[in-house]
Amino acid sequence: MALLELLSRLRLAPLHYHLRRSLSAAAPPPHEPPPPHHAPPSQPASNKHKLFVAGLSWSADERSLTDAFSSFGTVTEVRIMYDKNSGRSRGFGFVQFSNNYEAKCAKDAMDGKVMLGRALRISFALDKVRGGPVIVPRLPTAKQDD
DNA sequence: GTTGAGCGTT
Repeated sequence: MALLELLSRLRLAPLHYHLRRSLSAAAPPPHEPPPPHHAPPSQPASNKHKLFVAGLSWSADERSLTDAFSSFGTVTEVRIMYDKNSGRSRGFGFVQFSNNYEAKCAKDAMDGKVMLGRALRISFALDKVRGGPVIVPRLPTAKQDD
């Protein structure tokens, strides 16, 4: 009877689909997947929201820094490193913005500019791990006598 | 009272 054939086809159909899908899955496309995590060697781990500002004048304070950078975006954090003993400025500090765009804009605009008679050196701040020292990327040493 | 490359605390 034709009814039996119909039933057989209906029952076998899912099996065929399953087999075909398994075979397809067993043969992935020649598409090359990118590496899981790739860190560009020329760009150390840095916080794109925070800027490292060096070349500050000795008399520069957080107030002047904020006043100078607030025109490029929302400044969420401003910190100047002072000497623990003398209490005077160490000549560098950190300025964090609301987002990376403002930070990059401020860096591109203020890097090399003169403030309070001194040229600013701005770059993205390195990732600071709480409880750990700051990993400073050192320039490639010409000699390695390890 | 000085000096001038740099990457930090809560």
